Amino acid sequence: MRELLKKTLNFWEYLSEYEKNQIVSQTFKVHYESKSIINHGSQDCKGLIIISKGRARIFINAENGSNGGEITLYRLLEGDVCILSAACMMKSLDINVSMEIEEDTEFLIIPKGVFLEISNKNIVVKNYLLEEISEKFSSVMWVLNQYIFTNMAHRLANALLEHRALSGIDEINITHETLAKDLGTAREVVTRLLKQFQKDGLVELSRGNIKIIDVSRLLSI
Amino acid sequence: MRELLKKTLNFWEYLSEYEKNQIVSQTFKVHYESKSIINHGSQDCKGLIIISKGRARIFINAENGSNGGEITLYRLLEGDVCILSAACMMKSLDINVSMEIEEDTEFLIIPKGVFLEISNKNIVVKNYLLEEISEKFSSVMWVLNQYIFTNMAHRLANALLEHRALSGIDEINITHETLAKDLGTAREVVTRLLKQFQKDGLVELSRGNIKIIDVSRLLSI
DNA sequence: TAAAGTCAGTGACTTTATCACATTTAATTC
DNA sequence: GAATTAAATGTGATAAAGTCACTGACTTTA
Repeated sequence: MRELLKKTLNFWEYLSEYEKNQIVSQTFKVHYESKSIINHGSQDCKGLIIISKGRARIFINAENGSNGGEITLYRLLEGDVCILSAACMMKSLDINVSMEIEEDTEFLIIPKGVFLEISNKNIVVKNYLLEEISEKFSSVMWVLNQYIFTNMAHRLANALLEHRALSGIDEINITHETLAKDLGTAREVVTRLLKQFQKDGLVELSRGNIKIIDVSRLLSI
Repeated sequence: MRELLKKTLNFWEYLSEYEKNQIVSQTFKVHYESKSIINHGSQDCKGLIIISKGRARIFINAENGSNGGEITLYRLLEGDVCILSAACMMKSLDINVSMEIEEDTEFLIIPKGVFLEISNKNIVVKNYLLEEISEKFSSVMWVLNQYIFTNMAHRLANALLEHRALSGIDEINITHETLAKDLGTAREVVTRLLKQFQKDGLVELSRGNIKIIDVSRLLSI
């Protein structure tokens, strides 16, 4: 656990022995199964969450909850920190920021009290928070920018190429539904666009799977 | 100037005499006329900008610049701080964050060097930055949320009511073009919706002016 | 192997965006 | 003050995207 914290928290070296011990002794593990949904509102700022294993998707969705329109803001991988929970932003605003666990995932949670005490004394920790928030802010700005100024076909093509880059192979295992939620659109829209891509020879489709055929033409959409 | 800084910067009391003097002696004023556009990229992080008088609109626009599609993120009023310039975020990302001066405006600029030095030593200042960024982050999340999950009529009605609340009177002096830029849509869309609102007896329209007639029905759209 | 669940495909329709103009109203210049 | 210019608004046609209501096809589980 100590090793994990040391590896993950880039301010670790700047903590006093006392602070390190405080964190190590108070931090606890929580395990979540794939497909769990954690609503940020309900979770209510338990502390600083570190993803020690697995993958999570941070998204927002329509409050009325009717159909389930949603859009992915960013993903957290191993070693990432859930900054929204730490900063406790959006407290007054009624925006539903939620987290979906995409693989079996383990959190390390540094309790609110412990973390607050340290971060209020140690400027390096505060600085870390600032950097993390700025990074997520940038991500969200990017999503907003893309959503408003770019057409769906282009965004879908980009999403496919991103997934390709991530896995390193041309076969992407993903459903239309998931892509739709990432892009903030409806599944039908994704289906239709993918059909068109297939007709144009850019991809090949099968259930739960998309095979990238023509990267350069996807890039130029 | 000292008084202004004291009033605006809520961490002022926590600064040492030396730090206060540093700021007072180095801070300079800049004046901008209404309708000036300041591109954040070009301005390149001169320092912490404080609006000492006037009003500015922070927005993003399509990079290709073709027609001029844009959306307002938030506005800065007297006493507000331009945090994007301070944090120098979006540096790597090619998002055009720009500022439009809406009334004759005066900036106080604390030079980058001075501010950085103080903020790196003083945790209260760092904390201030964190709070400011979180607040703007919330605003942008709200814009994203509204843009994705809410229909235009509803958003337009909200925008009208906001302007009403701001000025305190039922007559709003604003063009369809400005509303369109705020909402991230096209002017024609605003025109058509407003026409419908007028037909339904919610507003009365004249050139550059919208008169709110039925607040409760606007609220319920 | 039957039932239930997940994933994908499709038509009809609505809303919003885009393009290309025409018209009206205010401001400026002569 | 009339003429010119500029800004603001209006409108139709078309395209893109979102919504609704299904159908069918493949997979898993009982």
